[in-house]
Amino acid sequence: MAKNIQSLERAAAMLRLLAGGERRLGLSDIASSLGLAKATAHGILRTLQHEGFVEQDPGSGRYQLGAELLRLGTTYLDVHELRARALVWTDDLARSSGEAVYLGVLHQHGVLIVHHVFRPDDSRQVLEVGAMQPLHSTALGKVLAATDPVAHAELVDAKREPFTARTVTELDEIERTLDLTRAQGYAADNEETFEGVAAVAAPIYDRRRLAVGSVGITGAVERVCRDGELRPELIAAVRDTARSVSRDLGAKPF
Amino acid sequence: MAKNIQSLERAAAMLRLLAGGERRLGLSDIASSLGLAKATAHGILRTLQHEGFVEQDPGSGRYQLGAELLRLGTTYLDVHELRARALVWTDDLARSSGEAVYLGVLHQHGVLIVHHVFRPDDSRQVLEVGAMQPLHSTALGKVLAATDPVAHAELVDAKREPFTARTVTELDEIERTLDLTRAQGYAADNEETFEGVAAVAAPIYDRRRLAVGSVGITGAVERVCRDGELRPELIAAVRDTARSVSRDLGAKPF
DNA sequence: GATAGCGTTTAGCATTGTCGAACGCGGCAG
DNA sequence: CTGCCGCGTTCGACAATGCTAAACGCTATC
Repeated sequence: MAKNIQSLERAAAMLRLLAGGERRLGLSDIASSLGLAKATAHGILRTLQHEGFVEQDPGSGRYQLGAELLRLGTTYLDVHELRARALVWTDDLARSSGEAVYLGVLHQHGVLIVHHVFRPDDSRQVLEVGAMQPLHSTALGKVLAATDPVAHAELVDAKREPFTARTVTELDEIERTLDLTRAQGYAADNEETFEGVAAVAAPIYDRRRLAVGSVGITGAVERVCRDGELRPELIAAVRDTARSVSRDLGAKPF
Repeated sequence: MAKNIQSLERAAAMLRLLAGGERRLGLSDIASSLGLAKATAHGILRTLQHEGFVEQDPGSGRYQLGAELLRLGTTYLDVHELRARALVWTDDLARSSGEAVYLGVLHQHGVLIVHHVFRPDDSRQVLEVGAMQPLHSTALGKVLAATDPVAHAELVDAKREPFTARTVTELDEIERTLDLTRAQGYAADNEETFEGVAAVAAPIYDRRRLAVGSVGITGAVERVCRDGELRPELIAAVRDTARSVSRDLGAKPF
């Protein structure tokens, strides 16, 4: 195990702490939360502030995340190859399915949304790019857990929180669902994450035939399902989109 | 001048370098660009990778920005008070004006877009949240430079690039425009940044009556202007929105 | 107007990150 | 096939670097 730079690890921990706590945090809170001396925490925060990664409220002296993170995070999206290739196809999927489209990749213990196309009606919707979804209850997450060994390991290790009465948290049952996902090439989320919301997703492969992400649609169960089952034409549309993106990434269809 | 943590400054410089270069960068490029020994650069990159701030392409070994930046950058938006307060009003402004709405704050040498409402038609538009705009040529930037002393200083120091034939780069003339902006309470961008694109913006104040950002609309000059001048009803709508948001932030109307 | 808590600064020690050199590996040319 | 060059990575020793603990000024509170 190679040793990592201590001050950087501490700085990263601070940023994650600031991201977690809803409100701004004071220096003493930060220092005690991480078990550091106040002066140590102060030195790191001062540098982070100078670089734009954290900001300090002039009135209260409290700290919060800084604007430079937004700029760099957006740049990450600009360079993201999977997202760039998926842009065209996801628009078409949203139009043909009439539902919101999500594109996600594995990040830490969940799915990071890297692209989101609004449902094509005039309702007010909030952009969820940059948000995280759990692996065990969402369609995007199940697809990744079924096709990416790293994602699967994360799912096994993670604590699987029940969000609704339908959420499956037992490992045995999840494994059976993942087997099914591998067999049929897509996964579903039937009110397992939000009441009244269902989703379908399919895996995206790169040229080495490794899963690099998943696409899917999410919508009200009344529209997405019929007789308690997902509408077959929506499943087909999602799988077609996933195949098209995979082909764009260089994956050969066997 | 207090001293900052060296390794953190170097790590931040690396992230900015990776954000600037369009493509992935190799270790040797990074080390020589920053004037560091390869081993030093490697130690920092290894830690940044472990924390999710950079990723390494398994094939080429090159480095690029990591997903954690997107997650943290989005969290920054979630906590952003100005943005939260502006959400409702900007939707209304987009609807009443029929144009795209932008909300920006000062960041480093330019305006960072923290919110963007699409023009309410079905045309394909790309979200510009997280992007930067220059201070000297845009409506959002001029408003900030006219109302925020820090932004003004940044404008004076910055190199003012000419984007179109109409871009004003001479300091004297810009200062006169800023005086006018302060006097009338809004600023315009008449094809000074993009050919055929015009914009109006107005300042947003907080409870201490300090400028904290600017809102504005941007659109094709044929729609936004009439007889070479901005349509008065659009100027009024933008100023109303800025006042509403300021009031939400606690600014008293004198 | 004393107190308690905050963020900040200071000084000295030793831990920590840095550096130059060497390593293993892959691609490329001879 | 073999030698070479470039890459990313590891190693070990030095001292510069960032850490710790204690003291400082400040504001808000009772």
